[in-house]
Amino acid sequence: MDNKQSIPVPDNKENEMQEEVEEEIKLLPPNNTIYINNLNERISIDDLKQELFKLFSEYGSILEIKAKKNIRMRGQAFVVFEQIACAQKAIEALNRKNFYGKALHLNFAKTKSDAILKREGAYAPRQPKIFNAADFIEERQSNKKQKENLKNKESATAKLAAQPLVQNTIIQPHHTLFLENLPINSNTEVIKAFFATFPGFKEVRLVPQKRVAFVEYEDENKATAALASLQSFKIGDQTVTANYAKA
DNA sequence: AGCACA
Repeated sequence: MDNKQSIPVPDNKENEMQEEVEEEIKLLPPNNTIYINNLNERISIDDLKQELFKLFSEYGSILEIKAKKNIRMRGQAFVVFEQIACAQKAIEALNRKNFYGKALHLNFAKTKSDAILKREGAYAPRQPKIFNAADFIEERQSNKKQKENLKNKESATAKLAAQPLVQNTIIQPHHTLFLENLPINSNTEVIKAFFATFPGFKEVRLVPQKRVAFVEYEDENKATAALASLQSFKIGDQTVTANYAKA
């Protein structure tokens, strides 16, 4: 609900202008590790790592992927390649690619990853971190939140299970999303072009007469991630609503 | 915006 996204309309001049303005990012000297930022922060770290792996492993073998969700490190990730040349290829191919609704910002990392230092026998355990109260508190809070979320989830499913078998109106997560209020003339290609930018996309089934569509993803998690990234979005100037399909 | 490595 806080981030509106829109499907570019072909003959909309404003959109064309914006694309031309995209500035080049200056690359740092080559490194085994790619530093990524501008990542969609609503995606869970696990999903993020998995999808980054799928995407980047096409360009060479990956030693590891690091990502954290604390204030300082969220929205960023490190992909460590076995070979620098592969990191280079990946940057060339993937920079600015749409990923979970946002453009990947890729660069070489500023420093060597520990994994690489270890491989070179040059790894020396860093100075023990100076105690940082802010980090400490933040970590505690995010742990607490995680626990709360888990508890909420559990109690929600418990509630759901406790309900009588009368049809309930709660919409449960589903691997398919349901789109409503589509513009009269919308076509599958336009919808597909947009939803395929979210990992795990499978297909769109449009029901033109009803101006609704079903957007199918590999699994519930992928559908959830896509949905989380776009509470509302537009085709032209029409706001389309999305939710899980009913089971 | 934000370059880490439990």
